[in-house]
Parts: sequence; structure tokens; C-alpha cells
Amino acid sequence: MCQCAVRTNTGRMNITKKKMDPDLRKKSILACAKKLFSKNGYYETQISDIVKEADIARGTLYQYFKNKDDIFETLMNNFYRQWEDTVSLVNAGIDLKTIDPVEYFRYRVKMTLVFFESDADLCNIVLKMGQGLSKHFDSIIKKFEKKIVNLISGDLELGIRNGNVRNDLNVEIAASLLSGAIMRVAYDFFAVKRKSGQEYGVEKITEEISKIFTAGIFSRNN
Amino acid sequence: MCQCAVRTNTGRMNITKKKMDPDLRKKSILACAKKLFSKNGYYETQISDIVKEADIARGTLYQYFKNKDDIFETLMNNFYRQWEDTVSLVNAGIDLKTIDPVEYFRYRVKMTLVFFESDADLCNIVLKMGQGLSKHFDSIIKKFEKKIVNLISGDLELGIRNGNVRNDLNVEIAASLLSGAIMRVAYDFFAVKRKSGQEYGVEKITEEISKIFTAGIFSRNN
Amino acid sequence: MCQCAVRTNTGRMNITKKKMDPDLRKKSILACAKKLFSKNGYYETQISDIVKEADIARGTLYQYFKNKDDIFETLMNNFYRQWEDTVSLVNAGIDLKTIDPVEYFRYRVKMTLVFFESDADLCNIVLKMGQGLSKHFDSIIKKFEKKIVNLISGDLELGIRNGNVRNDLNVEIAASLLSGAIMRVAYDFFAVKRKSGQEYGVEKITEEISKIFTAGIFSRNN
Amino acid sequence: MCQCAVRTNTGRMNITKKKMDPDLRKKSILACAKKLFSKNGYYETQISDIVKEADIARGTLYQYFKNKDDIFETLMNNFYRQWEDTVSLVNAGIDLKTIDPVEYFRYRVKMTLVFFESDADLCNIVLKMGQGLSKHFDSIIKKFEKKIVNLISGDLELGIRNGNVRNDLNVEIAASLLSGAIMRVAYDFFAVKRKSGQEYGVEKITEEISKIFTAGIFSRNN
DNA sequence: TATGAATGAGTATTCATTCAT
DNA sequence: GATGAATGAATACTCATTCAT
Repeated sequence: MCQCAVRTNTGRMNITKKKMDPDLRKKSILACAKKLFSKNGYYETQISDIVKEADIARGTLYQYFKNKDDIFETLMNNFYRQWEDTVSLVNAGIDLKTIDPVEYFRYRVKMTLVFFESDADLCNIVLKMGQGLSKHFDSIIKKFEKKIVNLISGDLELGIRNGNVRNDLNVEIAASLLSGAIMRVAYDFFAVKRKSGQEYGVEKITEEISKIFTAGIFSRNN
Repeated sequence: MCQCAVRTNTGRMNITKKKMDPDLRKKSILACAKKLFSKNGYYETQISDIVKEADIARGTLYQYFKNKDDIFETLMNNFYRQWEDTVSLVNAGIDLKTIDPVEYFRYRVKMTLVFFESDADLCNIVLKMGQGLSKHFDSIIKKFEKKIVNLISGDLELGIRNGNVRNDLNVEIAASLLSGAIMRVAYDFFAVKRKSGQEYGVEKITEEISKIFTAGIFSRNN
Repeated sequence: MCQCAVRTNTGRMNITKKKMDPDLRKKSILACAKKLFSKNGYYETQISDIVKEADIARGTLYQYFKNKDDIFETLMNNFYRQWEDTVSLVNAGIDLKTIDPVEYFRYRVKMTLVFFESDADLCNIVLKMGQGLSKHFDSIIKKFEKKIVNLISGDLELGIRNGNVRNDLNVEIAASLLSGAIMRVAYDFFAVKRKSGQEYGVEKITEEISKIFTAGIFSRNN
Repeated sequence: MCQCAVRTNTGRMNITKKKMDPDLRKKSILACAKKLFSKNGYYETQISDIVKEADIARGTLYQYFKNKDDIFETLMNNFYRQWEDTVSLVNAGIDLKTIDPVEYFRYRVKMTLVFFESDADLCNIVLKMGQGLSKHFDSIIKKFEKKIVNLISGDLELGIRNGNVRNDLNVEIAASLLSGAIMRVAYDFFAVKRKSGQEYGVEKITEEISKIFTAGIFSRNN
């Protein structure tokens, strides 16, 4: 159960009123929904589950959200905004002029992982269900997918212009590859809790990813 | 209030019945289902859609499949079997003793892409919906995911033992990364038809992936 | 081919909704179901019949009962409980020490008939469909059947010990016989409305049954 | 599986032809149906079950019977005819003029039990499902029920006229009671195999039933 | 005559949404 | 605002019966 429900028992027999700041209530519903969507997916999560988890009445939910889709969309938009904030260079005070390109790549990877690590449920929803949802959500998902690929493409093209990235690199393919690689690692190591094997932190994983893409996998003599 | 009808007979009456070889019919249903699952996902594909697409009666479908899940599972298992066949080294007559390690890596990547390219719908289903489905399908999906990661891990470990792969590579992370990278590229370039941009063939993409992982992304001086 | 509609909203729109005390509603559904099961049997009673009879929406029924079986089981359990209450000696303040054995037999018979007479529908369901239902209900039916036979057996054995019942009576056969006899009479005279012939009340029938069995079961000195 | 199927394998691959005397085939289907109706009841017995049990094709069944009801009706009518034969006095060469009334009662009871014992399945169907079936079968069931009650009533009235049965006996109630008693005993001891307790034969049970009813029904001088 | 693939009306059940209280 | 009983279109699945082979 969500811990966010404040109960103010005013009635006597079977009416239990709960007064809560609308903003908090909305957040609480979102939190519960996120948890359930993450665990069971969009289709296997029922309104009644969310309502139970949030400890509110069925009807109450509809005072905060137009419908089930609205909840999901809100979650996705939040995700999108947070992701933009996290990976933004501006917020970090990075100076493109002075930063070392490999350092720069490492930074991007790290921030992406940091973001995913910070909210396993949200990350789980996006990475797991990604594109398996109805046409309805396509636009939102696609927006995010495009953004991430564009970001990577931009970085790669910049690198090529600066001579830091080899100029025969196919940016389109590389961007697709990088986004798949990083998101999959994030999913495997942060979204689903690893049953066996060592747990790695963001630093360690960032390091490995950087090394692979920086120098490749094979020994130098190849 | 109640008409109390003893089940009225419902057999068809005056429309010509087309009998078909059961094997063909099953395949036909599977083909239609695959197309629709690929297009609309599992949850948004209705039995009635499949039945309409296959141009059969509702009941006919249930003579071939226990239920909706059964259809999907069959599809997934087919996918799994075909994938194993395609990427198998044995079938290709590869000799691990003599093959060049980079060549070997290129071969693995290529066969995976070949496989995904050969059946865009099947590939779409697996890559798109991957883990976003009900708990029900977890075992099948997980089996495939595990298999692909194990395969990559095995290859990497072999490479390390042979001195072809740098021995400080974290195999666990690298395997996750590689599977994500390759499957994402397959999805982007084969499953969803690219709206804009150039179309690349398997050869071209294999080449790019190999280059990135063989030597890294950055220029040698890094 | 497929319209791919994301579940359209289906809540009611413009018809006045009558809210009812849940307890009353449940009782009302049960009453309607009882009536229909009695009239048409379990298999020939459709959920849609019950829903029509109760003047509620399809979905409403499922807020009160898990499924069709659940309704039937509830009815049977109610029956069972009511029967126990009715035939219980405790409730009637009977003193086994002082009561005349024939009087005692008469009392048992009478209370059973009283019970069956009080609810023709319930009695009809049990007596009519008795053992002809699916394996599902076996346990409930069997429980009742066993209970009634045990009750009679117990009475007979007590009678034998007290010297009131002839000691060469085969209790097993007699108990089966008595339960069949009494329940059949109850069914013939209370459950199905007699088309022709005289209507008898509980008193009259009790009297007749007692007369027939008294001489055959009890010791001569009675 | 029914043992009645004669297989004449003429085809080679997947067509198996069985030629059988139409009368035998019909009997075989009836035997299988009886077994299944007895075990699972009318509604829980599927055509596909019967067909499997009889080891014939679905369509073949419909060459022998109009529909499912037809099979059941045939079974019921057979039952009815056999019962009439068994309990008929004529067949037994009984002389009403000379037979002792108690002996006569005992004979009736015994023949009824003999009949039920001879075919546990048929007996099970009738006794178990009795009146819990659809309106459709009502007429058949009712016919049998009425017949048995009439038979008993007739005997009792004759007894009264002859002074063998006490003249204050309520024939209507007694007939209902007797039919219920005897059929229940038949069901308990012959239709369902007794799990525990002693097994009694027809003689023993007839004896007990006679003893119980003799004293209560017949005039004291008997 | 035997077969069994095909049929489709019928049935139980679900669940997002509404609205009287 | 909060509640939760009521809604009913939608959906999966069944199974007696038919008929082309």
C-alpha cells in the first residue's frame, strides 16, 4: 500500500473521509500507478489495482485523471522531462570547448545510467514496454526514442567535425546501436534486480561501456 | 423472463465450406496472427481480428489453438527454434580452430541480422513487445534472452582464453550491451520500415557493427 | 481489417442509476436466482436471465458474486444452514430424556416438512437437481445428504439403545429409505404445485408418515 | 473406450474405415452415451466425449441420432420399456387371486430393485438427474414418475378393497412416500457404489423394506 | 457410409467509466 | 471533494451440428 494516504476518519460507520492536498493526492496516485505499471505492465494493471494501492475510491481517481491513458501519459511525460533534465549538458555546467571527447562520452553515458538508476520503476516501464503498447502511446514513445537517437547522432557528428570520432562512422547505425546498448545495460542492471552475479554501480558500468566504445572489444593487435 | 432455449443448433447452413489441409490451415492462422500481433501488439489483437484476417469462423481457430495465448506461444517458440537454427555454427560448417576471431564475430552478427531480416513481423513481435507482456510469457521470453546473452558471453570468454579479446573485458556487461546493441539495430532497420533515410542491407550493417566493436568508435589517437 | 480500438469507455451515460444497500441487492439477486434455478434448473438458467429478473446490469451481478457457480453455492449453503437451524433440537427446547420416541420421530418429520414448505424454490432446487449437477457441487450436496442420513441414523440408533426401536432394524437401509421417503413427499407436495388432487398441510402429511413408519420401525409396545 | 468398435483398416495414411452392423453401431453409441451420462450428467457430457468413447467420427453419430437429445430420449425410453417389462406381473405369471398381499408387495419391491441393480448406469441417470433436466425431458421423466406412482397407488387401492391394506391409509401420500423410499434405497445401494459399509444384495434389502412397510401399511391381521 | 474440418450463435466474464449519494 | 454501486459494450471461448470429401 502507498504510504501517502492520510486518513481523517470523520464518519462513524462506513464512511471514511480522507482529505489531502490535491497535488499530493495526484502524486500519490501517480506513484502507485508507476509501481504497478512497472510490475505488471499497462494492460495487466487495472484501475481497481491502482485505486486499491492508492487507498482511494474508484471515483476519486477520475477527479485527478481523465482516464487510464491519462495516467500513463502523465507518467511518460514526466519521464521524458526528467530524462531531459538529467542528461542536459547545461545543467551540469559542461563546457564543450574544453572537455575531452572521451570524457564527454563517458559523461553522457553516466548521466543516462544515473537517470535510469534513480527510478527503477519508470525505467522499467519505458524499457520493458517500450514499443509494445497501443498505437495510442506511439507518439510519446517515438518522441523519446527519436530524441535519444538524435542526441547521440548530434554528439557523434560533433565528434566527427572535431576529429575526435573517426569520420567513416555511419552515424545512423551507430546511434541506433548505442541507444540499444546503453538502454539494455540499464535495463539489465537497474530495472530488473539481478538474481545472481555481482552488482555493479553506475561508475563501474560507465567505465566498461566507455572502454568498449572507445577502444573496441578486440585486442589491439587485431 | 427466460426463454429457456435448449441450445439451438448452430452448425452452418448454406454457405459453401472450404476444407483445407489441417497443417496448412494452422500455418495460415499462425501467419495471420503474426501479422496482426506485429502490427498491433498482443493485447490490441483480438481473436476476431485474427479470424477475420484468416477468413475462418471463430470456432475454427479454436480447433487449432487452445486459446489466444497458445497462438502467441506457438509463434514465440517457432521464433526461438528458427533463431537457434539460424545462428547455429554447426549448420554453417564453421571451424572454430581456423576461423579468424573478428571474422567469427562478424559471422555471428551477420546471422543474427539475417534472421531478423528474414521475418520482419516475427522480429517485430519479439523486439517490440519483448518484455512488456504478461507474466505468462515471461518464461519464453526469458529463455530467449538468456540464450542470446549466454551465446555472446560464451563467445567472449572463448575470445579471452584465446587471447583475441582483451582480458580485462567485463563479460557480463559486454554481453548485455552487445545483445541490446544488435537487437536494437535489427529492430530499427528491419522491423520498422524506416520512413526516411537510406536503407542499409545486412552486409553494410554487419560491417559497421563489426568495426565499432572491433576497434571502437573513437579515432586511434584516443 | 482490424479497427484496433483501445477499449472504449463503457460506463453508463444517461439512465438514472438506482443505488441500493449492498446487502439488499445481494439478497435480491439471490432471490431472483433462486426462483430461476428452481424453475429452470442450473444449466438452463442463464446469467442474462438472472440479471433481467433482478433488473440490474450484467456487471452488477459480478460485483456481488464471483461467477454463476458462486451464486449457486451461496444458495446451497444458505439452504444447508437454514435446514440445520430448522431441524435442530436445541432450538426447539426438546428434552430427549422425557420426550416420547414416537413423538420425537413425528417432530423430526414435521420440522423437515416445515422447512421444505417454507421455501418451495430452495427445496425444489435441492430435491429436483439433487445429485444431477456437475462434480463441482458434489461436495455441498454430499454434505447435506450425509448430514440428513447421519441424523436419521443417529436417531434410529438411539432408539435401539433405548429399546424404542426394534433392534433388528438395519439402520443403514432404514436411514436411506426414510430420507428418500420424506424428501420425496416434501417434493411432491410442496415443491411442485400439485395440479390435481387435494392439498395437504404439514400436519396431515406428518401424521400419515408417522403412522406408516411407526408400526414398522418402533418396538411393538409403542 | 468401448470395446464394440470393429476396425477394418482399408486406407493407408490417415483414413480408417470401420464397417459395422448399423444396429450394433447404434447400440454401441447408446452404451457409450449411457456410461458417460451416468458418470457426468447430461449437460457435462459432450458429443465429442461420446464420439471419442464410441471411437467413431463426429459425423457418424449424427447418422444414427438426430441430435444429443435424441440419444438421451432413446436411453430414457429404453429405460422406461425395460422397467415396465421387469415389474410387469404378467411376465412373472403371478396370480392375483392366490398370492399373499405381503408376498405381493415384497415381489414388487424386489423386482424394482432387481431392475435397478441390473443396470447401474441407467438407474444412475434416472435417479440422479431425475427432474433436474430441461423442460424438454420433462414429459419423459414425468411419464415414468407418474407410472410408478400410479402402479403403487393401484396396488394400495386394490389392497384396501381386498381388506389387506388398512383403509385409513392416504394412498396419495403413501404412494409418493413408497416411490421415494424405494428409489432412494436403490440409488444408494446400487447406483453409487458404497464406499464403506457392508454391501447388501437385493434379497436382504427387499426383506428390510418389506419389514418396515408391512406393519405400517397392511392390516393388523397380517 | 464414414469422416472430421468448419461453423457461429450463444454464454460467461471483464473492466474502464459514470454518477447518485 | 470523496465515494463505490452500477453500467454494458466488448471479448474470449464453447460445443452441437453440418456437409464437402
